Amino acid sequence: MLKRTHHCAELRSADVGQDVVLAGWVNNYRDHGGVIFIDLRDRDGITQLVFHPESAEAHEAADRLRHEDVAVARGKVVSREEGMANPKLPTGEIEIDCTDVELLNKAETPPFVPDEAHKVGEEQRLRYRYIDLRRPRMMDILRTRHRVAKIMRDYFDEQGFYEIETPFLCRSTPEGARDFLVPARLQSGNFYALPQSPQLFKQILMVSGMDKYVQIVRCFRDEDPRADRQAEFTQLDLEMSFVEADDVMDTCEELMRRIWNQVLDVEVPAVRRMPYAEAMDRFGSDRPDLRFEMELVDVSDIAGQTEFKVFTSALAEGGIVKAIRVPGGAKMSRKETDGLAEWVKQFGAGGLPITKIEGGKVSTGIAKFIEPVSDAIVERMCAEDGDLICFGVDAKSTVVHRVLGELRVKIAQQLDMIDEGQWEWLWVVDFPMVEWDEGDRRWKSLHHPFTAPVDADLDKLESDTGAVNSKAYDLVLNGSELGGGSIRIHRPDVQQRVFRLLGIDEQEARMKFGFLLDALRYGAPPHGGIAFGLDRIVMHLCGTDNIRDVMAFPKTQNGADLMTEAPSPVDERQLQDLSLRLIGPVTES
RNA sequence: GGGGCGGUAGAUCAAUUGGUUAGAGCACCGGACUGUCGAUCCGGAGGUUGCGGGUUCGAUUCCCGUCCGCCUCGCCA
Repeated sequence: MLKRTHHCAELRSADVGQDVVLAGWVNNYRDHGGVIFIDLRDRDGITQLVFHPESAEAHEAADRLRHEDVAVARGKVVSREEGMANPKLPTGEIEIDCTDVELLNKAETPPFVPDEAHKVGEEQRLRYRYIDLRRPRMMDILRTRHRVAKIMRDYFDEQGFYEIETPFLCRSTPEGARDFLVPARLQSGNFYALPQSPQLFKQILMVSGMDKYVQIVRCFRDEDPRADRQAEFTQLDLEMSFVEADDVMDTCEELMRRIWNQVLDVEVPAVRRMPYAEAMDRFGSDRPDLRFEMELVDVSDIAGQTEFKVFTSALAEGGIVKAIRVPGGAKMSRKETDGLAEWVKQFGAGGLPITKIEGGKVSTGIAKFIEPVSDAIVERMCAEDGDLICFGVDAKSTVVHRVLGELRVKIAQQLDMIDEGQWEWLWVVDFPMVEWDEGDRRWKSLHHPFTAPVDADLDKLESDTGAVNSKAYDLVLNGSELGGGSIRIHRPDVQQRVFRLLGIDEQEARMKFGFLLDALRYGAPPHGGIAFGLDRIVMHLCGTDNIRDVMAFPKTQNGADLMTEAPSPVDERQLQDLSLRLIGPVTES
């Protein structure tokens, strides 16, 4: 086999005259009867090969090349004549005048041609992932992903972090997402759980005195996937000793600065901070997208002066009325606003009262009900002619926030109000430690049960649980949560109190987290950390909203790998080894 | 578990209120062509309309069930 000398994105005018050998896949072929052109593609790019009839043997071989054949060719780098350069290719100034070509592997006709010109459905892409990954776009994404991981490792190495691996076969813990279980053959009837995150291990590492830990690690959560969520995903996980929240945030901010600078040549300014309560109040979200306005404005007092039943009955039940002003939104049609009204129902809204502003007054929609307070509304909302006002009304403020929070994003997208080149970073801080779960009738951690309450709130832990804030922080970029973390509890007594108020009694805490409570008793340094979704970071850098695009081998919404056809039934023998018997129907595939 | 959209040639899509032999550009095969680069021109082959059932003289089209993919609610400490 000819030994390759260069890759397919390497050669330029300066290399003219060199004898070279290139190897790769046939991206395209153009047979002109006499001269034949082959676009040879490898991981890095494309170079045009030329075959002239004078090199009879090579010409004849080239004549048989088709899409995705694997070949290696020898030739001389020649300059393309005036007007024949291809400005679309970095290598477009030159071509290889080939004297030899060797077909290394004939390809069957591929199910699809891996270039951007041919559209392919995602199902086919996943089934033939090896071909899909050949597309320059996918190569670029995986290259970016590699670079991000490299920048992370270099950065944390400089900062004195150790990369330490933690187990995949773990103890199942209560709280949190559903665990993926792995039957333990050596202890029949018992199970390991795949880690939802290495949370406990990294805290243990701090107790061990490792000081600073980092890991790029796979995590598993057995919940239904979404466009930006997979059951199996990757975190940048880190933990630091003897630090406070600011230290962790500063460390991570600098990392993001470096990544955005090196990958996109974008400067990340000092990241502002916003308390959770303010984020919810102004944006109806704990991860507000600050690229556009449309803030939530409380109009409960004005709404209370109307006779509009929707408003008054919600207020009578202790609810609130908030509104957002959509600049220029009056141009939306009845059909469009009706569509939004239908859309918000999924978030618990009864409907979506709206009105438009015309001649300085409310007009259309619910105008006839709120006519008497028109001036107050216009003033409070700073509304102008041509605006649309959308109201969020409910007996529960959480519903109002959710509805308007989702709505402002939806409208911003629909009305094209988002500048795609803009990056709005934000630390959300001062989270409540817990929130009340009405369904389960108990307190649940907003973050996780190891998050430290702020010192000033320690006394309120039992007496005013809902008012306790935690030392937690989330990094938000353009309305998406990149990661979150906290300062941890490092005192066993505090940890025990938190477990207790989460409804994890002494015995259960002992059983499930005994090792952590023990570890905290044997000299635990104050510590804290954070975890980022690596996949989400790469999604932002590559400009995709599909997490499957940034994973080499993702799974479908059904949890299937269409290429390997996992999951699959297993032999009866395997089940026997594990002391398992199936009691449910087996899914056919 | 719920809601929505989709499944037709290798791939991407089309097919009138149910009506003749299910079409198109791309890919594939054959031919022509010595400067293309999404080459061009001529010709050809290629279909269990996801699967099962039903209504009908007749179903890609209507109904029921089921499988698969996507979006989403629930879920995601």
